[in-house]
Amino acid sequence: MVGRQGQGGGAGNKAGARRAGLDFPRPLTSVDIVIFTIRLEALHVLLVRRGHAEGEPFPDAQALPGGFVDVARDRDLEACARRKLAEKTGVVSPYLEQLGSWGSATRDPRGWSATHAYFALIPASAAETALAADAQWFPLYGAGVKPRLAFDHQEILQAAVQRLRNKVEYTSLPAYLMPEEFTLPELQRTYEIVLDRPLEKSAFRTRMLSADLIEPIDKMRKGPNRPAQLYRLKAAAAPVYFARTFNAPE
Amino acid sequence: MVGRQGQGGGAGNKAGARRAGLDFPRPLTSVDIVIFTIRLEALHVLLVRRGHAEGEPFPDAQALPGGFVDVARDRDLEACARRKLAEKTGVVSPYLEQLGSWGSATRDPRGWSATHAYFALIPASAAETALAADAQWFPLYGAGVKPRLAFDHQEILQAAVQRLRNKVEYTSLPAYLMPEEFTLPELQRTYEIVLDRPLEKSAFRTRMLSADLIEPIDKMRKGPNRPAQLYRLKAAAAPVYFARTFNAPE
DNA sequence: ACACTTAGTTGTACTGTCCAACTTACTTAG
DNA sequence: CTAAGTAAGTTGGACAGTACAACTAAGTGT
Repeated sequence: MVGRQGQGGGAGNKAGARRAGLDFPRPLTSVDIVIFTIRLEALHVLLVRRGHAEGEPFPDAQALPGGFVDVARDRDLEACARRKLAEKTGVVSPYLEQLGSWGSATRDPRGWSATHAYFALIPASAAETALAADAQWFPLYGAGVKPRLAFDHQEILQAAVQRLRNKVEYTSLPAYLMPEEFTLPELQRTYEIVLDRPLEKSAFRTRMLSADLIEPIDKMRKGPNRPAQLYRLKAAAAPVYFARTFNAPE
Repeated sequence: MVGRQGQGGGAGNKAGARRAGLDFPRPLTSVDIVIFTIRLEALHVLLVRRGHAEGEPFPDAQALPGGFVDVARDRDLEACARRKLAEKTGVVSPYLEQLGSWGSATRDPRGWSATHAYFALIPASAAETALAADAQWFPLYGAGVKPRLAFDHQEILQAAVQRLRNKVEYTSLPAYLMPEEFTLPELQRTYEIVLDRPLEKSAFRTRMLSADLIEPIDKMRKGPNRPAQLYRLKAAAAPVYFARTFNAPE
């Protein structure tokens, strides 16, 4: 066992003059956020265009919003993520969940780096209001443009989509993509857009209503056809886990 | 927007002489592993006793195995985790999954630090063979000793247990805690130990067998009572997602 | 031979999905 | 003004899988 460093074990460092040997190279540490919303009947991600200053890797490429942790300003990782999210979208309290971390010697040409990835869901209404100048929404599946992403951001994005779709199968996550008031068919369409697959109407209704996470409000939406009951997310709406899945035929 | 750093946007740094300004303080970066096994009919975690060299925080406390990333030896985070796992247990290829990351200005008295936490499952048979001298198994729930843990490791451990128990509800994870050959009742007991709750026998059987992840082998275990069919994990046994849960009465 | 224990099966009740057909209410075309 | 069209929401039957209890089968110890 060679070159033992600090935290791990008991061995300790030789001298001890320099505060228990913290003088070894540290990886770069960043936070990246995968921000989803639904626009134009499709799932979209927010990407930012990278700069092309000298020494900047992946100049002019698209990337997930993010950046290095600022040890002076960020109290913790989540605060860092919220700061970057607010800077790019103006949204302050969306659904925010940690996705995972990616770190290796090669993912950033500037050196060993590790990024902490988060993913956020914001409602369509908030998606356009205070967007940063260098940020832009891109559709996920479908005929949309597929920009090449910087670093390993393609892999991170992939993981985020998979996590989102997995969780949608048995939780109430898509409710965070809805405006404050919505109808059940609208909610169902959101689920269908995220899953990219039609769902069963009656099963969806019974399950949604028995899940006790949305409540009907005393209003109706006067659609072009029949009027529809409006619902709202219940106060303490932690994601709820469902039992089965609901598939539609064909 | 002040003090923009590298990766994020386009602004770039003033001078550019020092390779696009990477000369800002970086957080300490470590990897910690929550290693579970089942011993003596109870879920156990591996903890290591910290040293008491000068400048070492939490001297003599118990902690999760882990330590700083070594940018010279570790190609990526997972390799770092596997290295530390092998150092402490001798096990080389267990079930290993990323759990999440914890980072803040205060979690380590030595400065802003971020840890990447993993969790591993190893079979009982491998739990004792090549244990490091400073490592020890601790039972999780039950009357066992509850050692105070260093850093925020209590929180990380908590998260690992919750993740494990959540996943057990609808996946085949506990199979990784089993020896190569096992009987269905043994597998069920493992599930029950992890969940700390009795399960329904017949529902467990039908679901396990229809899940297509274990296969009967041509042997029987000659228990003290009836002989029981032996099973083995199927080759490419990625965790399988089940539909519902199975509860036993009372 | 007997009680005791555990592996594994069987059968009934119940819950919730899958699926199609239906009713209700509003819009638009003629 | 009426008829056709469309979307919201309900109803009912087929089916699958869990919850639960009672059962059979095969070994052990006294």
